[in-house]
Amino acid sequence: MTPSENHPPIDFIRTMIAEDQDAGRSVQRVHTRFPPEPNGHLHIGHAKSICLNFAIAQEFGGLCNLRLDDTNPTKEHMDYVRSIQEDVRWLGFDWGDRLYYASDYFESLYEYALKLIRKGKAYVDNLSAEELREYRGTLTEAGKKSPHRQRTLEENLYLFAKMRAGEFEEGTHVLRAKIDMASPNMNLRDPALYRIRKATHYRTGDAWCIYPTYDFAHPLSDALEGITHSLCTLEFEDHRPLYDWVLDECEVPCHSQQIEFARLNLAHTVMSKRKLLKLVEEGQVQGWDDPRMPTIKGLRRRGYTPAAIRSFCDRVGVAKRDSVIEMGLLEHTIREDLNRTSPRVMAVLHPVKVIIENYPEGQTEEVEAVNNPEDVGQGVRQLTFSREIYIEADDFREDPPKKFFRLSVGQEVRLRYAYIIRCVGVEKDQDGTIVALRCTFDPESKRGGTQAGRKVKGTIHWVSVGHALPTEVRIYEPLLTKPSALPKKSITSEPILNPCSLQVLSPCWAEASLKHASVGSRFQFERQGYFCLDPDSMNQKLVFNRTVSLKDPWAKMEKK
RNA sequence: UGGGGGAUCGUCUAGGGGCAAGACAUUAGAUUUUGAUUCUAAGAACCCAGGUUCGAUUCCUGGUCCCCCAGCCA
Repeated sequence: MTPSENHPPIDFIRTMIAEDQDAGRSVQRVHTRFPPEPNGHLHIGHAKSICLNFAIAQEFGGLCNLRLDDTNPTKEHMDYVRSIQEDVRWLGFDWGDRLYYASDYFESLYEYALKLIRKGKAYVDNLSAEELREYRGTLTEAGKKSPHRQRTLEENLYLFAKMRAGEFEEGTHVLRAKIDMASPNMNLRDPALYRIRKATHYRTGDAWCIYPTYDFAHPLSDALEGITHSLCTLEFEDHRPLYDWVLDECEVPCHSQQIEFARLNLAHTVMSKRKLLKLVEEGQVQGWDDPRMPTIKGLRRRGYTPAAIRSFCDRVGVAKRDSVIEMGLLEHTIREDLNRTSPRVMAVLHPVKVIIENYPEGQTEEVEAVNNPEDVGQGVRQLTFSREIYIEADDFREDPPKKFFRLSVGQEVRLRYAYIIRCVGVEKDQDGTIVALRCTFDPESKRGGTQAGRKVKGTIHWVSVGHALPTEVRIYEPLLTKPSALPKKSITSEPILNPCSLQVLSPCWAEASLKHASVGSRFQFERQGYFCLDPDSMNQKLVFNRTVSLKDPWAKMEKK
């Protein structure tokens, strides 16, 4: 548990609910819901909503439902329903037995529609889509009343029944609310309540050919489930009068309060389903679970933990202002979690061979390494040391710059958990590229030796050439080269895809203890970052995803 | 141009008529067999203009800028 999980920050929504309770305005217990449409995979933006809804319910001693808002048969699929459940559960939330579908309410919704017709509050219109648009008016001009607005109740009932019976073609008829064609709020200019869709619904099959719209189904679904606080994003703000209209006119006993908050935007990535789908379809990424994707599945494969994502969602806060969160915050929360929990191992990503001249050929020895200095309970393990090892190419310089604490000819470094070595020579091939480094070691410098406490400037990681495991390592960079920004802004100035968002390193060499690591397990590769074993791993070859690098002030300094 | 929202450190988020707080990021230092972690410190903000007031970032008035709405998507 991170501190932020113990004390989720107080935001305007929580304040509002608490004040309502104090004022005795809400006698019912708090009941929220997370209502995704099953037309795609969940992403980090959904995580914000999930955390908000479930956490608020929990904090106020209430409940949170999972509801699939499946009112549009042309886009939805059972695969997505499964995926959504899996992701919400993985994030650590439990909806108990309260898994609901808007499609389960189709019959009740139909009854409410009849009620509206009987009250003279809804009518069947057979204007074409194009005519409807013309009649609606513009932002600055009032709309015109449809010539069909004054049909009799009988006529409306008759036509609506025919709509349901499938006697009309798609797009020819629609049930509209009778509100106000001159309203300055476009949503109130007789919005559609039902439309004809001759498509098979993934759950109700062909039982229906008319489907309720969001504006009709959502408030009633909330009411049917006894939702008290219907949290949604800012773009629904001017739907609220319609939300309230539907509940008032349908005379439901439960009238939930709709509260809007700003959706999450993350810099250097995209969040809209449309753009994510485009990345997948164009093959810019491998799929919805590509570790570069901001989807829950992508983050999971990348190595993110549910706790880190929850902590992130707590830290971004909830407000009404459009905002773009920096990646740095997400990276901070995963480092914070993994630092505490993940075992340390050594792996060399850019190998350079080191030959220790005064270490006997054929000899090996075990050295003890701490699994996690942040958690001594994780114990120790043995590493094999030998005459030939790999070290990181970055850890050697022929012309070391100032403040370079690592290896160069004539200089010493400590090998983590092992000896201090001194570089005495460089072996190169005809092209002048380094083939191996010749070193000597100080036999007394190991832990327990007389020189164990001797200080040298740097300590570097290593693996034994004869014992290390061949490994592929995938390094990820942001999908976009620019922070981009608010979602729709980037439609005009198309975001620039980072051509280097994936870098594959192979062969890398990992310590032998990783041999039996299971897919999905996370490690800190000492001095490098946090890595997660990818499902692509084979017996012969491990594949690791870099979740996030360690902070590296030296690399930063070098760039300058 | 109609309506609905919004504007506080680089980025998020608090606050509220009298000291502008926290987190991330940044910078400096200490500790360190990870240039990590940890610790300490520093710099860094109230959209603009008037008004009310002893005092305005907060209240009032008028601007400016940004976001959303003209789907039979959600």
